[in-house]
Amino acid sequence: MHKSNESFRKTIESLVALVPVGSVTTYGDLATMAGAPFAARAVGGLAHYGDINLPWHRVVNSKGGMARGYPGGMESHARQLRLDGIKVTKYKVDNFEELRWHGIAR
DNA sequence: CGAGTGACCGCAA
DNA sequence: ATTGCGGCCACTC
Repeated sequence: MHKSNESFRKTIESLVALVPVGSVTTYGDLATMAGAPFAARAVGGLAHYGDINLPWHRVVNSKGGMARGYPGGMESHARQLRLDGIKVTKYKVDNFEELRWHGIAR
């Protein structure tokens, strides 16, 4: 059988790469999708140490807010989201629940 | 291998 | 709204 040989890292990075433009996801959701509902922090770790080429700006916290240690600060994070066509007010994604990505085939 | 780090999460005061 | 604390996880050094 196929065991989930793919490391969390790869799984998470794959998911992040799939988040559609205009949508967002959260660290917790990614962790859950990857099968580790309590690994939100680990996802944050990957955001920091992982592949910088991935669209990490589409990953926000559980409240739809900007990430704390985003390079350049929350302003930078918000700017990136706006470039995706996402509206951000007070460092929070507008219509967060609407734009929230539910993964592939939910 | 052990300790430290972190872009989290939820709850309590 | 803000601050503090514990918890859980993977990664780096």
